[in-house]
Parts: sequence; structure tokens; C-alpha cells
Amino acid sequence: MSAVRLTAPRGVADVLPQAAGAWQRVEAVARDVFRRYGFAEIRTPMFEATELFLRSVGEDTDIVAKEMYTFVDRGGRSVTLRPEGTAGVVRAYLEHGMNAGPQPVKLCYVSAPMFRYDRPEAGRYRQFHQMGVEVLGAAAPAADAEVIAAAHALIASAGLPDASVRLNSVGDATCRPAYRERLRDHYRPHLEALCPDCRVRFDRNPLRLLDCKQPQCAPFIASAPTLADALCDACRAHLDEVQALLTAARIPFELDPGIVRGLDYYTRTVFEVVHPTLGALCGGGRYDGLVEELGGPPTPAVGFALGVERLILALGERGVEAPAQAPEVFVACAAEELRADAFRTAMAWREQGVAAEVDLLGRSFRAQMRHADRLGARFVAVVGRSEAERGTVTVRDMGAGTQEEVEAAGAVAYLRQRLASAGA
RNA sequence: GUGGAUGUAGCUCAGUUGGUUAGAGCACCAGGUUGUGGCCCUGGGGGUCGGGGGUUCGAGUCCCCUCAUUCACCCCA
Repeated sequence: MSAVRLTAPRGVADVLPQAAGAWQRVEAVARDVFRRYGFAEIRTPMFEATELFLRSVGEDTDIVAKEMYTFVDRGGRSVTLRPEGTAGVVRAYLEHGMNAGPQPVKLCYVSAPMFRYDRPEAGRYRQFHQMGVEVLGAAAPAADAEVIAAAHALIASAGLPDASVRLNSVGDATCRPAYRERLRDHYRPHLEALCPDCRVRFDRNPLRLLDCKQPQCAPFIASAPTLADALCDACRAHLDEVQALLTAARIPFELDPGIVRGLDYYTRTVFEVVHPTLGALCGGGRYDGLVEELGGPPTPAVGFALGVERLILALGERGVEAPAQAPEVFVACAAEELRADAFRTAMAWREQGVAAEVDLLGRSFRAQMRHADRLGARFVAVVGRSEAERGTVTVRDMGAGTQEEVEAAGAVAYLRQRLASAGA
């Protein structure tokens, strides 16, 4: 018996009933898009061996360096609450021999919880949720374009039709190391003038230099050699083909050399869908080296992940709201001795698919009416003495304020017809 | 992780230069005669004033610490 009031841990949020409708709507849209694009659902564990993330996400990334929920379990194993979804999917792909079946393997996940020990702010939580896809075993640009198309379709169908895609290429093992050195050469004479963060980036992750927002660093970004110019022929051709396919499919995008992404495993295509204030709604790209890095055969792959909380926040700003859940009919009893009849009626109607509510507090008839109104019930069915004698119920339309006495046996059919015609 | 702001009922907030049993609106529950909601009226439940320590005869009100929320930065979904 503790006297302290328990609250949710920092950075986690309850999805309350008023908000759950928005989640269900977004999830339904995602499942529909993923089905149409041919992605099969996979559900992987929320925690994995720490080693998996060290090897996939990259030890020099912020995620691994300071954001992982890592602990030692009772067996002495180091495990980590997953900070992102791709590593676990790739692990499962290999563990279950999916690389031995028909390729490519197209997988998706919906509202999968992820964990990062970050400072919470609007649209950022320590437990957050992603929906995304992975295409494993496809090297052609069509796979990149399909993944980008799916991301765009998901966001557009959810209610943000004008969301635009930012596209870039980070090169591959052939051209990226050379570019990295060219970038270092460019920055080396100016180290003193850079912001402290960028001095660290210079050593640890030079590509991120291009991502800096400090005014003092802007001139060096502007004059830096661009990755696009440094791409090898194969990467260049790949990027060109992705663009051609997106254009052919009328998917709006723009090239953005500043898109670098925070995970080490990306090769060639990287992309984001960005919101003006919430940052990236969705991010993804190709990761041709990751499967091999995790012990599998060389396997090209590409995917994206979308932040559910951010998408819902963005939808809310646009006024896209899901209606609250309300009963279709409230069964009110007008006489004490008929409570069992009202209860039985509600249960029978529920069996037949009607969202029926019934009093649980022993309220007076008047109070039941008031409660039905506050719940937003479309109809109230009155079970009273005179109705009981006649084998009827009185169905009141709470919006119109009109009511009608109907045969009890045909009441469900009557309700269905009224709900279908005047409804919504 | 770095700075700033905020923290009184479920929600939005008031609370006078520190002074008796801490308030309002909304929300919730019940009534307003015997079977009808929305408006209105009456009544009721609900707060260790985020938590801890200190100053004081006395603290929601002042000081310190802590926790949480939020904004900017960093990073990202």
C-alpha cells in the first residue's frame, strides 16, 4: 500500500478512448495499403539481443550511443528494447530461412512499439509506434520506387494528400568512402569555424555535416562537394531509375541532398516524408549490406518506417478527426420490474450486431434518458409496461426527437434500416 | 544531454502584502411526484494545493532540492 500516486513513466503516453478512434483509422488505412501493395504482416519481439542493434543500427549512431533501453536479464544476457523495426525483421528473415524461398520477401508491420531513451517533446516519445515495410531480396530500382509509393499512399490515404517525398542517394561501398574523404578534405581547413557538434561529426560521421542547421556551418555546406556529383555510375543510374519510376507513377518528390538519415546501414536510396513542424513523419531507404552484416547471404533490401504518433498529430492539425464511439441504441427501461427485459433485449440485439447499451447503475428512467443523450446514442428503445403488454418497444430518434412504437420481434430490422438510411 | 517556462478538483483556471474548515465554471452522480434526453433550478461526491525539506506563531502563497509537463537546441519516428 503505497501512498504515492502512480503516474506513467516519463515519455510514455496513454492512448485514451477519445484518441483510439484515430489510431484505429490510421491502422485500418495502413492494413489496406499494405494489402494492396502485397506486403504480409510480420510481428517480431519488442526486445532483441543487444548485439543485433549494435551490428545493424551502428555503434556510432545516436540511437546506439545514448538512446537504447538496454538491460541484463536474469540469465545474464544483454537485451535491448527495439529502437527501430528493421533489425528484428532482418533477423527473423534469416532465422526462418526466408532467404531460401521465393524472392523478394515483402513484409510489413502495423503500430509496432519502439523504444528510445530520448528527451520527450511534441511528437516524440520513449515508447512510440511505427508502421512500415521491408522488401528483402530485390536490388532493382523498382523495389525502391514501390516502397516509396507505399509510404506516400499510406500518408495520402490517411488524410495528408499533399505530403511530399524528399529523396537522396548516399551511395554505396564503391563511392561513399571516396566521397567521405572528399568531404573531409573540404572541411579540414575550416575546422576552427565549425560548431562543436560538427567537429565531432567530422571524425565520427562526416555525412552528417551536411545536416547541420547552425548558421556558422551553412557556408561550408553550401560550398561542399555534393554526394550526387560523387556517385559512382551504378548508384547514379539507380537513382535516375528510381526517379523515372516515381515520375511515371505520378508520385510527387524532390531531390534533397540534405537527407542523410541517422542509421549507418543505408546504401543508395534514402528518403523522408517531412512535416513542417514535427520533422520526419516517415523515413526509409535501401540497406543492401545489412543482411550480410547480420550473417546472411548478400541480400539487397529496402524499406521505410512511419511514426504513428506523428502522423496522428499531423492529421489532427489538419482537422482530420475520427468520430467518437457511440452506441447505436440505448435500451431504457421505464419500470423497475422490467430491468431484466431491458437487459435481455440489449444482449439479444448485441448478438445480432447492434451496438446496444443498457443501464448499469440502476438509474431512474429519466436519468437513463439523460445518460443515453450524453453517450450520443442515435436511438433509445423504451421497454415499458404498455410496450410489454403489446410485445413492442418504443424507438426514439434522439436527433429528431420523434419516436415510433414497433414490434419487438422486428425491432432490429427496423433499427438497421433507420441506421442505414438517415445514418451518418 | 543543454537552456527557458509552467505545475491548485477529471478538465480550464481563480486564490488579494504569507493569516481561520482552499474556490469557480465545465464534467460526474442524484432529485425537480407516479414512463422521455438536450435548456434551467437544487443538492451531492471529488483536492495531503506535483513530491520532499526549509524560513515563519502561521505557506497554495517565500527559499532550496526533486519529479513531471512544455518550448527552443541536439537528434530523430
